[in-house]
Amino acid sequence: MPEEKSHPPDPTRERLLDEAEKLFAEKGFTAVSVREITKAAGSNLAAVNYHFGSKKNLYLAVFRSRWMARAARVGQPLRDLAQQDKVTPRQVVHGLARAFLRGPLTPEERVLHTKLIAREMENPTEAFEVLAEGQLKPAMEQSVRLLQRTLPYALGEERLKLVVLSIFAQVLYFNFARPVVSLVTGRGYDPAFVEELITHITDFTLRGLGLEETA
Amino acid sequence: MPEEKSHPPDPTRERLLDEAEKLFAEKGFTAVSVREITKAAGSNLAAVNYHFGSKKNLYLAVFRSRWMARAARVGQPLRDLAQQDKVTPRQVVHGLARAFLRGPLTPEERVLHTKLIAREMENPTEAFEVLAEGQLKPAMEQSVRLLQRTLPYALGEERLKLVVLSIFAQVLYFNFARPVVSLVTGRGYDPAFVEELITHITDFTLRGLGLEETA
DNA sequence: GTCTATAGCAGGATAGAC
DNA sequence: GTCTATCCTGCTATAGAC
Repeated sequence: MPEEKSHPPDPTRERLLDEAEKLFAEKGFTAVSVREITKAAGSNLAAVNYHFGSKKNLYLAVFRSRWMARAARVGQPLRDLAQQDKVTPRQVVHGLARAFLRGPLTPEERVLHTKLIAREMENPTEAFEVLAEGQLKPAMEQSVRLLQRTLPYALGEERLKLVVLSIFAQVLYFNFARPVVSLVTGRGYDPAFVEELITHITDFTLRGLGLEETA
Repeated sequence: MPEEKSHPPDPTRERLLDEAEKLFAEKGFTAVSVREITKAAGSNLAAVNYHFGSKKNLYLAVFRSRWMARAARVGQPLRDLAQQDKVTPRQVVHGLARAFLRGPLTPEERVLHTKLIAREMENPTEAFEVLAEGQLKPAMEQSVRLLQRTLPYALGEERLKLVVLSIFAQVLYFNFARPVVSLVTGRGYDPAFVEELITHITDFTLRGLGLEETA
């Protein structure tokens, strides 16, 4: 392996990361072979071991350099919101829903991103720590603090955490369980439907917080 | 393979199904080997191919004979509720949350059951059809009808479906993303915490339906 | 850095004795 | 129905030429 950290942009290395991320997201770690990855990246079979040392290391590198960067983009709208003075709970919840369902990512990126998280949440590997410390915990804390600040009444830390988890649950589900959602609703994930989903999650959650009246 | 359907209870066959289900749930289809399964079942390597024809068929058999039976048990409380005359929305939502988080299954069964669904929702295989037609769609329809009937105001079919999906999303998430939930809340899944989760989902959802006041 | 070739092993599946 | 032995394919990883 050439270097341990802060790699100069080697095009082969980058393509490997790109293709590996897609494939790992789609099929999971074990279901993807190094042959498949190198073929997709148009590089040689030996390239993975040369650049990353092992298949497992490549997987971790995907999280460290690709996934984390994307997570930062997803979190940006929320950080912007945190900077503002007057923020309503609706803005927070809507911002969260929108960031994950329509936000800064392309549709393909979003599916990929969510599947990678979902897999790690279900069966944590070493990548889970990267994900948890680098993104999950900060995002959770920021969301809780932001909500706490904007709510017109006090709500315990514990309760707020559960609320934020319920928001994440929905956002994640509506992203990764698309086959089910489409089957049940008969709708595809076109822009109009996604907008309806964001509205639904926002309204549902706000009322869940006791903040808006019956539909 | 001996027969196509309605097998007499062959103990080896049963043990294979049991162990296969555990392993598939824990690691996913590709990550489990036939050798691993037969070893866990205390049977011979050739047993899987003899009894099921292939690894893939064994996976499908797990869904058809094990998973479906369990799903029926999970759905029982809801069906009982549907039989009653006077049902409140709280009963419905609480029933749903409880059925999945504390219900008829043992804790081990519940985790196993949820992981199998989650994997199929994320990456549908042939088993998805079994799951969707046999359980998911009926459960969804029943939930929607039951809620529709008990709600003190009319809510469109479309909106109700989204609400039920939001309930499923939470129930599923709090089951399969245990590592995350525990990390964030600092709580393990002891009976007290599970009870809190059920209460949270119920209250959150009822307010999401605009039915109860601020906490 | 990239390639070919291959080591070395684990995988699913099957044949055939019992 | 169960077992052993084995086939063959595909896997990760590495050695070594270029």
